Amino acid sequence: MKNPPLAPLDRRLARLQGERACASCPLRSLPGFEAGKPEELDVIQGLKLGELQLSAGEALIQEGAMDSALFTLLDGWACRYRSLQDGRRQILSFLLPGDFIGLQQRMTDAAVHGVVALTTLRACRFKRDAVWALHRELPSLGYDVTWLAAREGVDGDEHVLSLGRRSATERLAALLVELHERLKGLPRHVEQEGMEFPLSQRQLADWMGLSLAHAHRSWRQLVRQGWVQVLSPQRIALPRLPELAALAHLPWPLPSAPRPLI
Amino acid sequence: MKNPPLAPLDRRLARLQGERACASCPLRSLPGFEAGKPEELDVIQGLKLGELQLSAGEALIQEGAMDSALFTLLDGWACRYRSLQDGRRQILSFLLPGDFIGLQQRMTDAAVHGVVALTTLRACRFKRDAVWALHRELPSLGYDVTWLAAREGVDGDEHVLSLGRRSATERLAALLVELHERLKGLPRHVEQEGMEFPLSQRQLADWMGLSLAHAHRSWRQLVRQGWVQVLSPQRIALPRLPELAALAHLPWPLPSAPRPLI
DNA sequence: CGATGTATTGACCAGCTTCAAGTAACGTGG
DNA sequence: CCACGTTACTTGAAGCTGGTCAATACATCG
Repeated sequence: MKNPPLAPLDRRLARLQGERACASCPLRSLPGFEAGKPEELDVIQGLKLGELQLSAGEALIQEGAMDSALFTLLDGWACRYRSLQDGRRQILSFLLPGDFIGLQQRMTDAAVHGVVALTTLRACRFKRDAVWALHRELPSLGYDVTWLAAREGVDGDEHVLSLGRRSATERLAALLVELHERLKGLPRHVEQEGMEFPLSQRQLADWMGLSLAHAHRSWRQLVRQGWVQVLSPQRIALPRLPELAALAHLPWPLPSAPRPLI
Repeated sequence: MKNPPLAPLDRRLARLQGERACASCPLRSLPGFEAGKPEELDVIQGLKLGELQLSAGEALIQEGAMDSALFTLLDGWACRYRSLQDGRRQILSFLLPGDFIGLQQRMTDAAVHGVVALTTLRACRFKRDAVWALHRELPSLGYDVTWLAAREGVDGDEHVLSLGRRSATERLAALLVELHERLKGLPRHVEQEGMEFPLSQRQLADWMGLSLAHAHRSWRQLVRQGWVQVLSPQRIALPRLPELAALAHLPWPLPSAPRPLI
């Protein structure tokens, strides 16, 4: 995909190959995101340090690091995770384009969780004090940060509900429905019943809080019963999506609202 | 306990029996909370509608309510919870004095979780638009709200880790250690090895994501092995606290920082 | 072509749930 | 003050869900 010609201001600010100014961020024009006022974009642009690209498996934030940065995911998948001292690992959430990364880290001394790329990804990097700067410069941006933090909390609550009270297959169904809803607002990811799905069984298991073997059994069961169709190694389809949501005891349709983009 | 004499300004602002102005809030002078600048206290005071008192079992926020309010818990215990349509219930977090309540609710249409009193409690009630007002009036207060939201997210992550990767007894140990750390900064709650503990087995089970029977078995096991001593129906002791933290695979001592109070 | 990592599956076992029943504590009305 | 209903606590037995271990197949990659 070729970039459209850049305005002079944009050209000055874009320092790396393929980088773009916030005002022409491809995510911002999507219906799932708030447009953002010009003065908001100026502030955000001023906090942006540049973009970076990672391959699957590389870390954005090391678990326990002292000086982690702030990012917004532009393209690709990542996950947040925490580990127990004996090696058991739990994936806390999956991160998709538009997600703001590192908020919790800036509020504590050491990073409380790691963030690792699950696919090749591109992300925007911000100054370390960006969270405070957003509040100081423009209250509406501070509010947006709070909104994002609160929203992450709600998603975390849903995860707690899944782990605490949903069976293995219900958990998996809930994850698939949730991912579908988040992806469908993004380009390329959901097309005519086909949905990007780069997660391995290990990653599924670590999100579900189950053993690899049992996560696999639950997956096979959903496939066998026709809830999930594997189109290619990285692509699935979810026919009967509303019924799948019912299987997971999720409301349908899922509530959604445009979210701010930092 | 008798209130100290109020300054003239405080007397004018205190509208109900026993109410006090934010500037003389008993919580604020505790070491676990930030002091707050005078202009911050003025803004908070301006958003305060009054105080309310509830008995155990009464709801602060109804699950699914459309117009829930904002509170700060002054005294007593509460919990946030979510339910599946078939009645399975999951407690998301326990709320203690100083906790800000209702943040997630203001960011979505309908309340995503319920909040119910677990003991007799007193809470501060704020205007519905207080979250936005805090950001607009004073960036430092907006930052505090973000800090609180992010902190709730971190605690939620810990809960996810417990439910996903800790065994029943490890989960219970983690809860007890965490509650002890939160309570010890509050008056009356932790005294010479004795710790307030009003939770029922049902509530423990709903937090742990386990059946009542098994939550009880885990509890008995910790008591039998001497990790927990039951001093009275509402009071326990945790001898060997550091070892209990190790049992839960928690770091010791737990990291802590003074938190803002809204 | 071996080396590595992921997907897949079976056998066996353990942790946890369900069901059932009995006990203790408490509040209320007589 | 006691009878009673209600709720919380307690425990055992049986069975299901999910964990552990092991082995095979399959891919990708240097």
